[in-house]
Amino acid sequence: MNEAEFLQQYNQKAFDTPNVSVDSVLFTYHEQQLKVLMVNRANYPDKGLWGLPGGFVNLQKDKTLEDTALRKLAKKTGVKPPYLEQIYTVGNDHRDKRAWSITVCYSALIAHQYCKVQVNSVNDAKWLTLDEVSNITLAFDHQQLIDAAHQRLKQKALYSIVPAFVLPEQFTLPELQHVHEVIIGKSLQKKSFRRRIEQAELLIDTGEKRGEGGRPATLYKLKSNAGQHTFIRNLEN
Amino acid sequence: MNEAEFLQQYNQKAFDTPNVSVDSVLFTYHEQQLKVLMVNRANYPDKGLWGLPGGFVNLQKDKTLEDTALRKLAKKTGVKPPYLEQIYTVGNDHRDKRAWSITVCYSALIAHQYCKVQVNSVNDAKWLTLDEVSNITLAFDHQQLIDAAHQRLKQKALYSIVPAFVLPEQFTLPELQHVHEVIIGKSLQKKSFRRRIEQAELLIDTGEKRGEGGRPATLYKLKSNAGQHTFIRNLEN
DNA sequence: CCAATAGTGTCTATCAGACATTATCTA
DNA sequence: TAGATAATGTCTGATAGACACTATTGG
Repeated sequence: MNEAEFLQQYNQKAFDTPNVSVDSVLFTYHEQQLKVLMVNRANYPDKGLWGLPGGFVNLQKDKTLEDTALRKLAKKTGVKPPYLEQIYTVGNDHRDKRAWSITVCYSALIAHQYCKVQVNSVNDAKWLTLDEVSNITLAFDHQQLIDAAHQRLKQKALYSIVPAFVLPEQFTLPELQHVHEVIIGKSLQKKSFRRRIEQAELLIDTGEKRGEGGRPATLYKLKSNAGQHTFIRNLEN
Repeated sequence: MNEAEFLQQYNQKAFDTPNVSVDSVLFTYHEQQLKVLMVNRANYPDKGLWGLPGGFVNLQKDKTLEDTALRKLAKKTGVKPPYLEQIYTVGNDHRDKRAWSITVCYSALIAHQYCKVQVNSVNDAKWLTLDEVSNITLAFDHQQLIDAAHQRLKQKALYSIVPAFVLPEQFTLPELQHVHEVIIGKSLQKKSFRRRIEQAELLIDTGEKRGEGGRPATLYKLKSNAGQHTFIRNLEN
């Protein structure tokens, strides 16, 4: 038997396979706080509980796992987030009552403005702060997935400017610093924060300014590769 | 319908699901080089090509994805590696000719001594250097998985002593430094390397020494939590 | 003694933390 | 001018890089 013959007689359903879903932790920054998009489950199991936006891989619609993540996010928000990163995959025989189940967990970042309308028009989806999330019971092991995504984002805030993706395209340095502070959970030295970003040349000065009360702050946007940059030395943690 | 009724009538095979496999990049250190355990594929597809040890999740035998990884590794090496870490998950419609396929990729580390016998007794498995691996055609996308695992290990070598798990329980500092150098691909300052390990108090001095030619080196073993420690500042890269 | 390998001393360079100071806006 | 917020100057401290030096073994 050669490979062609083998493939022809191969029956995909010869073995039991786990259920495969993709769940995403979509973060944004609003009202000085980090928030996560949560969805109220319409179906069993865990019907009525809040959980992450996600669902099963659709072999017809999705070419890749990222497609699944983006398709499910687009269904709830109407947009494609500018940052998407795989966190990790959990798979075991007890996380889902129905079957041996796997979920591939992604983390995504988006500016609140860019999907505000769509989320507000759907009453089964809403933004919750991490504190609110940890005070309610979530579906499946979604609390752990959120914690892991938050931990990863925290690390990134210490050695990259990935958190900038929760802001709109143009933002100020004080805004960005505050985002980092909220994610890390402690305040940072203004000078340290600015110095490293300036040295790494990660931002483009748009020339515009934005002021509210005091001296107007310079508006910047990210250089195209800014998300990839990692500092060799972390901020204190 | 309540949840109990829902679960009773739920048919797992109502939807097509992807195939799910787990593949592991098992690294070791031998003859001054980093090596990866490769397996010659006995079956189609890609029969006869070298690939990573791994296979499909078995819903009866495995309670978790890690169980699958360890079961497949034990089958080839007879042992359980002291370090196992998930790298990432690839899933798409073209990586496996048979079907929409997912693989969860793990990286594992083990001392060469601890599984030498078992590997040598199986003629379909052998240790290859990373250079050898990149000069042959591998099954599926296994070359990419190996590259990703190597990249991750490289990062860990810059900010942790995780690479110590490719050495036996007792090892010397010159040995450990060389392992790091091989993984990173460049030489390191002896003083820098030793200073940070001493300050972090990650090792236990066994009191024993081992010599070959010159002054004997002190034998150390890892403190139990040494694998978790991360330095706040990276070695140069 | 020499050769070889292990391990230390010490200077410099870099960069984060701390915090005072200056700059630029509105009312 | 005062108040607010943005941005900079500059000192200190921690730690990695460089490299010369000392220590301990065998022959």
